[in-house]
Amino acid sequence: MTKSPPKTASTTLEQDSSGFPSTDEDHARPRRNPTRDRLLAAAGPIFAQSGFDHVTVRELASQAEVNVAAVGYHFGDKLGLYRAVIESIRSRKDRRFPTPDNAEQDPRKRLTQIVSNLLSRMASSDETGWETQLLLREIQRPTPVFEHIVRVIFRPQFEHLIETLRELSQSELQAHQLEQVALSIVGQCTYHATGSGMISILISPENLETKFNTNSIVVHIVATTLASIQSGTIQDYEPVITDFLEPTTENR
Amino acid sequence: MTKSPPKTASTTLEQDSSGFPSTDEDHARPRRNPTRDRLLAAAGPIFAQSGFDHVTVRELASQAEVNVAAVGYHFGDKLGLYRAVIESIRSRKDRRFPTPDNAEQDPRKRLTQIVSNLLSRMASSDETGWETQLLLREIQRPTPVFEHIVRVIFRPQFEHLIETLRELSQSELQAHQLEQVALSIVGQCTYHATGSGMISILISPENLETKFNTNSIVVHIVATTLASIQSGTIQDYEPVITDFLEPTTENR
DNA sequence: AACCGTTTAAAACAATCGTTTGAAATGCTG
DNA sequence: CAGCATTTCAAACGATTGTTTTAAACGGTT
Repeated sequence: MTKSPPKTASTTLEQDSSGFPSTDEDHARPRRNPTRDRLLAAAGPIFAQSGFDHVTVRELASQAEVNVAAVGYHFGDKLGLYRAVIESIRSRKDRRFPTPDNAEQDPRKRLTQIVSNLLSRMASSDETGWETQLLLREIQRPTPVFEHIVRVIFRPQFEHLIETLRELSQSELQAHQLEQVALSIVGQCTYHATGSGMISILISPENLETKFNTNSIVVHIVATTLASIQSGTIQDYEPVITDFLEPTTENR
Repeated sequence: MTKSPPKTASTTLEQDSSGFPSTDEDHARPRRNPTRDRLLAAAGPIFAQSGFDHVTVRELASQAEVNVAAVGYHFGDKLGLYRAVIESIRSRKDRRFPTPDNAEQDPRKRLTQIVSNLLSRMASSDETGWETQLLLREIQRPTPVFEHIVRVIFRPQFEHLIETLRELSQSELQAHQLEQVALSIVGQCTYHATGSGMISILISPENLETKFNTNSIVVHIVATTLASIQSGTIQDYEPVITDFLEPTTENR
């Protein structure tokens, strides 16, 4: 009863009106030093690298150079800080890409840009790198905010990708086929990000450097995608493969 | 000094000559009840479901109905038990598929079987289901046995997949292109297994049931793969996409 | 039965986790 | 400066972790 933190936890994820320098006062000094902001800024990359469970509040506080009790005071608990990080990601994304339609272009080029953005943001650990890695961790091991993330962050990008594929296919593919192609693209990008440790072992070092850099992978994914949505290809192969799966006469 | 467990931990993963009912004395009673075997049998699915870190030795002991000290006595420590589980997976796999060549078939059908096996084993939680899920967890969050697993378990299957793709491409694709196609297949299968939570949210329930079951996904992956390794397709698209990538400033 | 190495069992160990406490420091209003 | 709410801090709390301890129970041999 004696303490009165500015924001209690356990409230559902709601629009955080305050808490960020909302684009005005952009001359934000690196010296301004509120404990809450330093904690929030330090928590993102740490959560992204180790995942929610493996991050300790002492590590967060130590990295932000604040006291361990600060997380409880400003965010309620560890999950509250995590929610604030997610909210900061969404807020920043909405500000950078207010509407996902950078339309009026060659759809093939737009697809290439989508894949390139996805892969390059997954690869490195620059400003936006940890954000994508944090979202990837949510897919691998969902936390209580998973569903919110999917609906607010993933779904718009997913539908943007499907719209691009729809233009490319010239309405020859059904809706579920477009979804399957989109999931194939996302799946390949995700795998190259999460499975990089295995790829490094399976692929020879010389090929790894020259043929499996980000650009080469982008080219391969886009090329195979364009080939697969060529008019008639999927429709031609589907019955044959279905026959392989459902042995009509042979195999018992 | 007072205790002398049969096998100490911290030794590198080596061939485990004993510890398994090596196919002789196959009449193994379900009643025979050595603590070590019960612990080993119970640990596999538990590790697969929760991952190494999130599993507690008390949970393992409780599920196997043995004392918590048994894991330390029989396996040295928690990681030793995990190593034993991995070794049991490899041993069982080698016995079931002594050599991965069930050759002399239509390579397209063999590819379909590979993808179908991969996906169906990732999906359900039957006998072999937890094994694949455990291996998937190693990719997502490697443990100290990760490299051993890749070399002993993943690499043979990966090369078998590449060999099948080589026959399909009729030597028109270079080695690194075959590797890229193989990784695309594995990536899509992996994504459909790990990302099922997100897919359930993104895809409408009716399509999820009819168009995104295991067989439909197998058909889609194989169809797009066959389309992409069609003669000339990748080679035709590559220069175009490369041109999309290079002239753009690519965000600063 | 007596011996002895092997295995099991309950309890305790030290370390670390997220969270809380209560007082000290700080900032602001009057 | 006084007064008061806000914020920070070191310390400790209770719970849980992997591992170890110590003694009792077991199993076979002499």
